[in-house]
Amino acid sequence: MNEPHPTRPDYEAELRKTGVRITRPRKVILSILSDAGDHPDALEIFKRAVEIDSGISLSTVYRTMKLLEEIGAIHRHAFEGGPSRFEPAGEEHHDHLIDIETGDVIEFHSARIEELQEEIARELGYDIVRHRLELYGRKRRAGRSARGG
Amino acid sequence: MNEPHPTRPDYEAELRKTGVRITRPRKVILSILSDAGDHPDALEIFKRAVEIDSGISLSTVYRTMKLLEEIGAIHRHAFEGGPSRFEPAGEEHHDHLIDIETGDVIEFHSARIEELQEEIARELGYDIVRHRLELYGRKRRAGRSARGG
DNA sequence: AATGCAATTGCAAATCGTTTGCAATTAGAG
DNA sequence: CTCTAATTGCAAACGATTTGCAATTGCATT
Ligand SMILES: [Mn+2]
Ligand SMILES: [Mn+2]
Ligand SMILES: [Zn+2]
Ligand SMILES: [Zn+2]
Repeated sequence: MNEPHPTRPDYEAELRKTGVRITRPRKVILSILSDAGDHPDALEIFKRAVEIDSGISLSTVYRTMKLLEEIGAIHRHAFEGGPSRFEPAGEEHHDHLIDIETGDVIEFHSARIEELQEEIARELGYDIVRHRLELYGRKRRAGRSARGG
Repeated sequence: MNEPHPTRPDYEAELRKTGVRITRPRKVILSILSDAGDHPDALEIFKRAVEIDSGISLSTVYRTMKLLEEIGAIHRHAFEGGPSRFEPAGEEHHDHLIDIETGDVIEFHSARIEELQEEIARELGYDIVRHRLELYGRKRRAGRSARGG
């Protein structure tokens, strides 16, 4: 076995399938995406890429992100304020909690909320094509008020 | 009686209270916001303003929107794709359903979803400071599949 | 392995929404 | 009416992203 990573999508295969050339810059960017545990923006991806191959340009990062987004291989998130941030599209659907102090992104999922969204849209006569649920918050200060654990 | 509008916030009062000058451009912009039933962007507000007073500049619109946002008089929404869109802050909290075909914005509110968001954040050890819930959809095509009403 | 050409690249310049410096204007306190 | 600080319009700057273009490269073909 020689897949790029365990439980990570095989981007190169996905690309070839779409008739897209596997170039040096793309290889680098794809590997970065594959083992990104976070939600990096284009500039961050570019920095990590330069570390591997100094010849890569920011334009190519942008172009590649757009390409990957179009073929559905990654998701683009436009969180408040900053630039777009990306993540592999492999995982199940989830929404995000953004730590407004650190910028950290925490993933969560609520089947109940998803249902309610559908219900609301239906009542309004709409079909949901996509949605965006983002919670912006800060770590609760360690000061349990009630009988907290 | 001579309030600007029924059930609409009195912006001028709110501004004076903050020690801000009531200028001609501001008066115009404020009146536009007061009776905007939609969620206009800066350029749209600018166009409506020019119709009333041709001397107004787009910069002033932007500056005024920022000012109003800072004192909490309006809310800024960065819906997918387009520029920021604004609305008076008077109403109760609500979220938005955006018609991806027309750009129309429909407001809705779900107490249940709001609760669930709180619950999720709490479990993750966070306090929600603000959130964003946007549904992007299209009008359901009038073709009831099942025993629908 | 060498050829050929379309796909892809890096770079610089362009784009879009928004912000900002600055000199001219104006609100509004005295 | 005076005075000054706040506000304005304008043009130039901005940050993120996209694009035109000539040079390079992947890769299907000999
Ligand atoms: Mn995620
Ligand atoms: Mn609204
Ligand atoms: Zn969701
Ligand atoms: Zn809400």
